[in-house]
Amino acid sequence: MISQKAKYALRALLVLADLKTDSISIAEMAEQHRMPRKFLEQILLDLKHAGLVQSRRGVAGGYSLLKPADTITFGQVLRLIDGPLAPLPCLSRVAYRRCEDCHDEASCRIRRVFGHVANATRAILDQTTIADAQADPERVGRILGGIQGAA
Amino acid sequence: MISQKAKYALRALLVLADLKTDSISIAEMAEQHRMPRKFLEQILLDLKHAGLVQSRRGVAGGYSLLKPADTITFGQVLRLIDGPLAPLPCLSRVAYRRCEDCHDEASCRIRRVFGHVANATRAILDQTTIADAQADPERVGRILGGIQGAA
DNA sequence: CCTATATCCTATCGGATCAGTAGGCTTTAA
DNA sequence: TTAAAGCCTACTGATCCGATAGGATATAGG
Repeated sequence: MISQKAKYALRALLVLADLKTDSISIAEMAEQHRMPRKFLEQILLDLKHAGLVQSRRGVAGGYSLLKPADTITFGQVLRLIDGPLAPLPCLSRVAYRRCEDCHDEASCRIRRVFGHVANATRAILDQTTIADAQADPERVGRILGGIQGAA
Repeated sequence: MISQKAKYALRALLVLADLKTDSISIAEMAEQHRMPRKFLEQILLDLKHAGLVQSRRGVAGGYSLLKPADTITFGQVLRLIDGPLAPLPCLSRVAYRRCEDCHDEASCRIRRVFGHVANATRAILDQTTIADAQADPERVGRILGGIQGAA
């Protein structure tokens, strides 16, 4: 399960991508899209620190996307908010950690199975962008048809 | 990330599947495979209640598989120990729960993306059995080639 | 320059989950 | 009868989750 925080982050990015005006305040976004105001504030700050969005302070302040929506992947956002995607620490590329009870990683039969899971989810999440999700329903499906991916 | 408990459960099932004798005691399994004895005890009990393994009490007691190894899937074990596989509650088949902040599920753009992730991981985990993992390294790969699966 | 309004940032908190431990109860074989 | 095994429930310390609180800082308009 992905965290509530990650869900809010993705929703917030979609809101920013959909935006017709050039920015939106936290309060507006929180109210219009039913997210807890202060929690959303934290999340947007994280996204800002990661360089995905930008902000303006003061009276007419607010947030907008910094990176183009088609360069922000779901994988990137999830790693940022929830940490590694990998189902086992020993399968994470960004945050590799040895399973301390496993003598021989190469021959670990559990690792082998989950390696395939990790590849499949990465194939989807690292190639699907905010712009893809934003686009018409069919598009995500077509993208996934391209990669050797989901059923 | 799957829990430590689920990892132990899978390892325990592999141990039972590999078994040459007809049963093994918790203490033996714990020691030989470096798992915390009492924790393992709980886990085997869960597996027993789920009908995957059987036990004999008393002096020469111990555990053995009840179901054939090729009928126990990774998905089954993970759901048993860790709960739903789905990345969102609204995508779980066994434990569906509406995302309470989502007005229209059918048009939810986040749900759509994670639906593909859910399908991909289910395709792998619900078809890979303990026997598959137990078998030679290549076999899991071949199975996965069959389903429209992992990269 | 002052003030209203926005973001920035750190701390805190209650509840849940995780990874075990503890310990008594029951069954079984010798 | 007793030692050795599994059965079962309760507890515990640590960490994480989903927020909330509140002050600091920046900005635009009057």
